[in-house]
Amino acid sequence: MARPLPSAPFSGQPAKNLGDLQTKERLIRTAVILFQTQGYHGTGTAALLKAANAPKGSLYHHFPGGKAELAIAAIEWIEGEILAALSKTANSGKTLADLIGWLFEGTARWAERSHFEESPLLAAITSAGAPGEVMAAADRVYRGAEDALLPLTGGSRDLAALVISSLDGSVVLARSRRDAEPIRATSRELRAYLSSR
Amino acid sequence: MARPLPSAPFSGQPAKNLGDLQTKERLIRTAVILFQTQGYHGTGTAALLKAANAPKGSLYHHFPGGKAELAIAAIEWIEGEILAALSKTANSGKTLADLIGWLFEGTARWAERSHFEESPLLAAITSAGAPGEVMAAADRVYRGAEDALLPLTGGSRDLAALVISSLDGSVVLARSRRDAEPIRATSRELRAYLSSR
DNA sequence: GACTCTCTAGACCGGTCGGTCTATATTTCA
DNA sequence: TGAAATATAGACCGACCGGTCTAGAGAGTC
Repeated sequence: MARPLPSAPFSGQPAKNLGDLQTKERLIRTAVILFQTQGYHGTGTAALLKAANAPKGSLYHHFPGGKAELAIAAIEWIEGEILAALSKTANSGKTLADLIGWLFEGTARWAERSHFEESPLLAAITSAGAPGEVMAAADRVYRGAEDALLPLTGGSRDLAALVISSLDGSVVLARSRRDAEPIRATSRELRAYLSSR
Repeated sequence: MARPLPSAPFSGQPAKNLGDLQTKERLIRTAVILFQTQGYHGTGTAALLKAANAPKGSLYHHFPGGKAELAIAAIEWIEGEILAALSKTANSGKTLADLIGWLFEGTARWAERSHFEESPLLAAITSAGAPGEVMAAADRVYRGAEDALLPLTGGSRDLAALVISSLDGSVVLARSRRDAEPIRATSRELRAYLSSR
């Protein structure tokens, strides 16, 4: 199975093959892909294990808490991608408008690349309901992302909330439409705002 | 079962009881609630039928296409709510800023009322993947909502996309946080934009 | 070699999944 | 009244669900 690696919209993924990874890592990466595609409830452990080419025993060895614990690990993997991307940008002297242009365009291309089969992991998992621990993990990542944006928003939490909300929301629109235009339209409008402010 | 009726964020619901409705209507209303709470894959037909107090035969009589067809009916029910709310507002001389204030505040209260157990139906269904016909139905509703916003955005599709994206996205954030603040923060920031433009 | 610890392997469990099918009740209209 | 159409009722189906459990492979250490 030559399935590509995940798949955060804004991560520069190394082109390694899933098969080269250790079992635990392979489970996490596969979980990211499948949860982004089918959500938490839509992803069965059997399909996940088959895609990761791992037996059931390995899942419950590495993640005694089962599917929920694996989902949390997937969320934390995404957290690393998000924070790395944001801190890299924040330290490069870019403005918020630059970041938004780069973030939304990267997301638009990611959506196109996956033929609109994937949603951002956090939205895919939380918008359809998931166990409480999983929701809490997603909340932590959202808060971290908001904090990471603050230096670029001049400390405005409202603006940070608008950026995160509209990014996630625009991908949901794009997925239904099977067209990345809503992502790019939202980005244009956000940048128009920033340049007028 | 005294479950309240759905549950579009912006619909002024009559306080009728679910039990008074015909079976078909009861199935649709129940589907709206459950899909908003648990998503498409997370909602089983057995639980749905129990909540609607209907036997399995009735589901497949009224919706020969099964769960997917029922989901489409639920989406179309929501479509009616959305378009009614938007057209009522558009005809009342309100500005876009007025609409956003009313829409986001109504959504924030709805989220609080459900204790953050519900997501907007379209986002809950589409962000986690659903059968193609269901996605297509959601797309039609999103397009209709965008069109309905155009008179208020001065014809700007970009601005309409931003409003819809950020509304849906902010509820996803709020649900993870179990706090409506992201919805209100996004609304404030959007209105700040509109007043500066 | 023998013991330990880590990890892989998959059979197996009860429960639930979406869907089909037949039987019966209710309504409509001739 | 009686036939036809509509809708309710739920038993039943094979497939799959998440999770448990036992067995053994493999590496590291004495």
